[in-house]
Amino acid sequence: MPRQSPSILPLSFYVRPTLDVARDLLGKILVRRIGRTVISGRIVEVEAYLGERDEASHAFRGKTRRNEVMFRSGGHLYVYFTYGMHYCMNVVTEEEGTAGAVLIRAIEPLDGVDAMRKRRGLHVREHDLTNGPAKCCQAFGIDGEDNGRSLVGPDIRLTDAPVLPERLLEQTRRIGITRGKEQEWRFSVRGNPFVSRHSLSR
DNA sequence: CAGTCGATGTACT
DNA sequence: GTACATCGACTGG
Repeated sequence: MPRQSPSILPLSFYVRPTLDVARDLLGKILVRRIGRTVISGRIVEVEAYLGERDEASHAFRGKTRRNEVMFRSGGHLYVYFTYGMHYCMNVVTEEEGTAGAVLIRAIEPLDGVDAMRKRRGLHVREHDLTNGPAKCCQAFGIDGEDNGRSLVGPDIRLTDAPVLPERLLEQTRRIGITRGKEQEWRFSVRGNPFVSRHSLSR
């Protein structure tokens, strides 16, 4: 039985500075509906990617066919394909015309764990279901079809949750990139077992 | 535990 | 051509 449905995050949540949205996304609930199946989880790790002034951002060199969604108004989903086999999902931020997105890097599973395991692999341990950006997409059934999708629609949405206590907010450098490694634009829930490891932060 | 490496398709130069 | 916002399998300690 799915848990009660709290309020959907309004568009005004997304149409703000990317770093603010990134930090505030921690703890929020991602809800995915595929037919009758509901998959949900708590966001525990994200990274902010800005526009022109962020050399690690897809939008660094301006608008292209791939990154077009990053320039839309906040509240859309930006999904891209990488390494020949993986998808990653981002929450688009800022107002129309200003690029910005927040990469969803790790999620703590809530509802639909069986559905996640069916997609990820039946023998995958629970803490390996969603501890990475491509794993999150696979578990939640997100792919290129979902690029540009509204986050206030029926298929995928974010719902509100209490603000994370300050002492649980961890801010480190982004991982898995070659440029723009200086800025501490990765946010995660301190000590949460579902956060992707990797972190040699600093 | 940490480090290395191949897989595999596409966007962009 | 090259790089890639990754993952999983493998190695060695």
